[in-house]
Amino acid sequence: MGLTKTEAFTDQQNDLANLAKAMAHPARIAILEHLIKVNACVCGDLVDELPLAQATVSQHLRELKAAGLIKGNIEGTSVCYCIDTDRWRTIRERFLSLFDRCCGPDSSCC
Amino acid sequence: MGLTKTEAFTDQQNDLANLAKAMAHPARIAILEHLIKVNACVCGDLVDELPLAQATVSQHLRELKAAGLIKGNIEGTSVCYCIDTDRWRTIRERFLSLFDRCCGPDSSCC
DNA sequence: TTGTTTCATTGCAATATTACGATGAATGAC
DNA sequence: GTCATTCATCGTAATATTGCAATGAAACAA
Repeated sequence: MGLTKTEAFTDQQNDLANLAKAMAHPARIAILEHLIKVNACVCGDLVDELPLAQATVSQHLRELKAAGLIKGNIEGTSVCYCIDTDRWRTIRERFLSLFDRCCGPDSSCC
Repeated sequence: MGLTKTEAFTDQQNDLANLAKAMAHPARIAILEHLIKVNACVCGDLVDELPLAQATVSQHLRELKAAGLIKGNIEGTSVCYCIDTDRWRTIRERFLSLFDRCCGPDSSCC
């Protein structure tokens, strides 16, 4: 079906899954890494950084923006993107709250 | 096309994207949370915990296993699943190494 | 005005994912 | 041996994702 039964899960489960989905593509990881590296707004050269067509990059940027990982603001004729630092910290905590709930040195599975 | 250009990105970018993809579904988040909660091997009752058919749950378990997040070992007539604790810590670090590369209190984007 | 640049959006084709019924393989009970 | 239980796999239908060419929309230069 290709249709996720989102209504059958909690909001928190769906939220974390959506955040993971936003990061579930190497191009989007590459975009995030580039934005982090330059540590500033990036206007325009993202298409040059990636081995993808302009339309495809724009689509990935829209998904990252929809997930709240990045912000974009118009600057004259170009658009500048950067990490949404406030949300970034929140998202980091969302992932950590799952990772840290498990597997201390004493956990004895299987 | 639906075909990701994996060859155009680094192994590390593809690896992290694949880990994120494994977590990019609320059912798989729910499975991980349940395995964490009981902190032990779970044999059989996973299907009862989820609002999905047995075949669907099995498919999700296979993806989590392929990504290395969980382990499964046969125990008589049933199969037991649990978090792969060693890999879990490694995966945690992979995510943190991205999250912690950005956005200290002084970062001044946009 | 016309042209240029920059990015978003549309439309499409190829592939991937999700879900489930049906079936299969393996184990244990009897 | 038969039968039930448990889980994996196959096949299939519905939907989602990925990628790109083509086209728009907005800002600026001349």
